Amino acid sequence: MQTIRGFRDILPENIALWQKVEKEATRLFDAFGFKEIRIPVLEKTQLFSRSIGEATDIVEKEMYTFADRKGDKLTLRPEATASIVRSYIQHKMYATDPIRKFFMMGPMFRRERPQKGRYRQFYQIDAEVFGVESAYIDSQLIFILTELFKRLGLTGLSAHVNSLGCPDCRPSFQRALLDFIASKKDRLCDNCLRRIDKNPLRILDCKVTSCKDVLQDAPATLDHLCNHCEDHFATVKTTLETQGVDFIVDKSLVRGLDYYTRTAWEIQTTTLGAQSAVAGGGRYDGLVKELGGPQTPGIGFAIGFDRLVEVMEQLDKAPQATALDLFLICLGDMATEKGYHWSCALNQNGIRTEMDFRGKSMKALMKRANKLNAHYVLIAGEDELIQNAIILRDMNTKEQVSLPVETLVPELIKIFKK
RNA sequence: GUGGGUGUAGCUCAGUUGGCAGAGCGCUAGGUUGUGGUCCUGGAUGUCGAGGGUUCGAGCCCCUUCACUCACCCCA
Repeated sequence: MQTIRGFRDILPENIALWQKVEKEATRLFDAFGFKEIRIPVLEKTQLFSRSIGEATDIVEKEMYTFADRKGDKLTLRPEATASIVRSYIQHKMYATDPIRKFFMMGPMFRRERPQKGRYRQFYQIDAEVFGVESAYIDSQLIFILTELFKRLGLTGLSAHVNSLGCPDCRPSFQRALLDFIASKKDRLCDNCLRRIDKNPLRILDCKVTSCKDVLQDAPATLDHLCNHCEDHFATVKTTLETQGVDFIVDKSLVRGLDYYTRTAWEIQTTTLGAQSAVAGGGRYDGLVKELGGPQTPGIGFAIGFDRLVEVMEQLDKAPQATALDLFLICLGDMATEKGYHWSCALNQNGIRTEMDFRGKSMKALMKRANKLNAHYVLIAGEDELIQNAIILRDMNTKEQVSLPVETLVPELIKIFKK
């Protein structure tokens, strides 16, 4: 038996980095006023097809979709935004507070061919803000991302930023793009030809070199922004500059989900091969209404947790394994019984204590204490019990002191609480 | 979905023209009747990814399949 393709175990020896990221992210979100939300892993398929877009790769070929016993079409969530928007509408959160900020962490599912930094079950750290149209929140989200990555010690990242316009300016851009392409259709790949009808914007994102060549001088959304979008993007840029956040304006950044409007961004790394996006986000001012809520601006980002961890591993940012405070060596039945109660009492007081009940030799137990990286070893055999002098050995200095049985546990607690 | 590479001990990997399944690390026991890391000696551990075929004989050759991996694609 083994895990199914693209799914994997994250083992205890690798968990430290995950916890470090979780802790830093939670601390940061808390400081910026984000509240944690937990959403289901399974939703009605319709939720994703309507929000992400019928013509996107995610919906067309990557979702885990199946019929349950009653025949309802269900899908394992391929991303978090749709569910959070659904929850926001379902619980009429707009009615209790005009501004809501959420974050969540958890698994997402997409049936792609696995690759470095790409799994079928992968984890995202996600943040969403509802009810703020101001460009300051766009800058702030990008700032939060760069701040988190800075705290985690990441280097070699770059922020790519673009504006995709809004329903007011997009039609004129789309016309310009289609006019531009009209005479060059024979040089575009099949995928792009398909996109002309379904979602022309996506053509800009094509990675095929021949298409890239053709699109070298293609019109950009940036050149067709309406005044509102123009001002909005200008504020985003100047705010980031003032904050000292490095970014690149990337007019070919389109993003693969249809709901994005105005600001879109990606944080890219050079250390993961083809999987360059470590985080991505954007504004989606039409999505809440599209899914049946009131007109509400929205914006959010997702971090690829697995990728983040892999980058950190490559940069050697793993925290040190925690050492054991005390290892108990008890020789003989009587000492073992006493030792059991001592170790539990120490554990209750938060002291990392372990003992081995397998009846091994002194030497084997010392070796184990060493392997567990124990700071101290307590040695209790028949002799020590008779003489009422339990030995405490400092494994680094090799110094040994004797402690009486009656005050042993409080004495040890005193030592370790220092 | 398409293409390339790789699957041998827990891990990293050797394995010659087809001829007894190997090393290092790790694990374990001992050297030291009760004191770790270094050192020395011994021991255990294999569905050679799986299934089939060729052959007196297959880790090695052939077919099928699965997994991993990298790239395309897409995205986080």
